[in-house]
Amino acid sequence: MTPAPGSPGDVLTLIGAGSATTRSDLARLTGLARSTISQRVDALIECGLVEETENGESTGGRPPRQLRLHTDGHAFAGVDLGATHCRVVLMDMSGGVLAECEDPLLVAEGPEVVLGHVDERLDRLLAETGRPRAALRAIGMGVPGPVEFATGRPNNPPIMPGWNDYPIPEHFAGCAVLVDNDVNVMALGEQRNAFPGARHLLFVKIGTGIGCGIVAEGRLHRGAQGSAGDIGHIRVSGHEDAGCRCGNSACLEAVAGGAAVARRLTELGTPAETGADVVALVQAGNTQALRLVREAGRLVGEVLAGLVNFFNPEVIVIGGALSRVHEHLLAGIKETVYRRSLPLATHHLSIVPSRTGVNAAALGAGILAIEHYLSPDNVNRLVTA
Amino acid sequence: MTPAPGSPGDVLTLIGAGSATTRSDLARLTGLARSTISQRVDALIECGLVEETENGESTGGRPPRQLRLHTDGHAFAGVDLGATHCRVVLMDMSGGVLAECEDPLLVAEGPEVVLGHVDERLDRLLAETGRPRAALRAIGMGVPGPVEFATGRPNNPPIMPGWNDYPIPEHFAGCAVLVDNDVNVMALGEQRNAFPGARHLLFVKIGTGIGCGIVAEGRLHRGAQGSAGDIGHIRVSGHEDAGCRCGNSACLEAVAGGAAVARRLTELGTPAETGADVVALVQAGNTQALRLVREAGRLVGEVLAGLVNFFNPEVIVIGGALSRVHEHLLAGIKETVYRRSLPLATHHLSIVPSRTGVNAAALGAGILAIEHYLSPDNVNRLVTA
DNA sequence: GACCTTTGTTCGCTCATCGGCGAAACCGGG
DNA sequence: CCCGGTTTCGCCGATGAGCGAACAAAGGTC
Repeated sequence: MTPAPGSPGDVLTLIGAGSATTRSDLARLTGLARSTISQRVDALIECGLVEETENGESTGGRPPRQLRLHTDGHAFAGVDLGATHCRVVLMDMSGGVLAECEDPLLVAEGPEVVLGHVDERLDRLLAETGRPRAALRAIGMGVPGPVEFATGRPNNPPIMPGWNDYPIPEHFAGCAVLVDNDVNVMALGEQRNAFPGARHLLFVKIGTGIGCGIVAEGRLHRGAQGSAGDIGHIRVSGHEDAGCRCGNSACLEAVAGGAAVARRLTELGTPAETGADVVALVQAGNTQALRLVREAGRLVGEVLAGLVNFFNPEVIVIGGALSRVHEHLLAGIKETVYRRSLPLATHHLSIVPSRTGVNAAALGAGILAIEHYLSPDNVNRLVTA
Repeated sequence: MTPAPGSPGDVLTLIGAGSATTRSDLARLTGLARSTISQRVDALIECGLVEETENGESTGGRPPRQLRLHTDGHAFAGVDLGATHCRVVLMDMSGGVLAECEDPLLVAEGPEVVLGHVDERLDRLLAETGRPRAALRAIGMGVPGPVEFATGRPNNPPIMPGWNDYPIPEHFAGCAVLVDNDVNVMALGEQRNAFPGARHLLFVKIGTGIGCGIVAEGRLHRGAQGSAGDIGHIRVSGHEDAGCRCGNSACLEAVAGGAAVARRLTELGTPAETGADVVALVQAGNTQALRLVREAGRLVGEVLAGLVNFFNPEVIVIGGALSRVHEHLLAGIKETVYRRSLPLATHHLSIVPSRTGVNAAALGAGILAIEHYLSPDNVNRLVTA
């Protein structure tokens, strides 16, 4: 069942979201009596979730005591596992970054090695910030492949050999662990940080591959098998010759992904191997690279145009390695989307570059963890315990 | 705020969904005391929402009194407005059809004429079934164009001249009116009637135009501007010569819609004007028509393949005029989807013809009305009043 | 300094909910 | 046919959560 209205969890949600900073605000918003609110707040302070700061501004009467999340004593981790790197961010309850680190690490080394590394890094970051391991409440993790979110088990991930069906949460005993696809957590992070008002948002990651995180009604849409957002293998017209690693041809990823652009550039006489090489060439002013990036944008835009008609988002965020040269990429994308999508859907549509940058996935994963811990259900459990 | 757990609304939801048929069931499911449940049930009986039938089967002790929705005394209407027809269905609270009617009616005649017609038909159906007008609790309506759902106003509908921004609900005073796109209500009806277990479902309507209703997490996804699901103008590869009424070319609708197939058939020497003509030709065994329908299926399948990767539904339902020859249409669709979509997404995917047929939109609209009336919030309001 | 405004707490009161008890209803065994 | 076992359901006293009034605290205003 849904939690009761005005429960401690709801009260905390209002404080955490910044909708209410005083007891009076809470009474007004929830409709509960001031005395009841005081009880709730006392309970939340009791168990360390809320703290009182000094008096706020008077509006003519007694100045209200300000309330906010009690960030000390709780820590959350966001983990970004990429094909070749591991980024760990330690966050407080309000989403602020306490410490972070990144290391090269091959996800292909398998779960024991990689999760051991994460564990060690977590300990180090906790020590750096002077917190005991017990302060760590929840871990969010983004991984480069499909995951069954409910159980935290990767589902036949193509670039994570040895991880299939591995129960990641069991590796971190005594701590809630939420595992999701990396693009999903990036979408979540971007929506919560940069576009809290947007209920429907797409996050498109253009790196070696191309993926999409979907926020619908303010929540992540994962689909029936958790594979939603896999747009890298949607067909684009006029490129039947481009073979893809998935076995089909004319996949978006095979013509507009970082690796594909690099390969074409090589064919044209400018050696490049990865998306990063392409970015470097564009930044150095190579016009051929620039032209190809813009063309890649058009191809991505062709697919997005269809998805805009289908999904009708308010915001599309473009991220990933290639987005470092987003002026040119975005130009191609916008050109095609605004030409090929319906006016009603594009009229209020924003297409923007990612604002969270390299930390996007780790931050989003941390937010996943924090929101889980601060969900009304969980808070009610904590308070009554 | 969310309604309290175990509120009258929740209790009614459990009874309505068939999850609980006795007081004991309710106590077990809600966790409330048996005495509390009795109070709730009494209140619901008091205001005519629930009725007690005679004793059920004993399981060794006293046989429980069965509970079910009290369908008498409440009526709901589902209205399906098409470009050239108007279908009205009168339903009881459990979704059963009490009476129905259909008339040819041009939506282009404008809101006053059309809604006046609807009003008159409603009165007639109510009289037929011996119910007073006051028994009508809510009206659901599906219209052939985009609608702002919250206000029930059409939003620049291309084939509904005179309806732009017209406040449809105001025409039916004293009765809740919910207006949505016709494809959305068809999707809802199909999901609730035929696939209650499917949380993510697409309903694709292939008629003159092509549209798609989206059910995500069991609820309709309407998108930011209420234009989600407009897949008729997604580009398909290799048909740059096909101009579309929207001004672009190579739109799905312009190559695979009923009108487009008919036009091609005409070009090939077999005169046809509408999708219905095409259906008739296929049913008569015309192999050219059959081939074109199958080809249309492939084109729809190409678009759906991308949407399957993006959205990852459990079920895709194919409806609309052309689906009367669904064997051939589905063959083309499945062929392409299973070839072009990712295995993870297609493994548990069903692609099936519509089961509700010609009544789909009206039934779905009625369900929209019933679910609104039986929503926990509304029921709590009714009970306390 | 008197008075007003706003905030926060204390303290009875009320009412919803709980849980136990007994009645009702049905089954099966002696 | 009677009687204990079992399950359902209404009644009723006990309980506790939430409410609102009254009061205390803290600041502004004239």
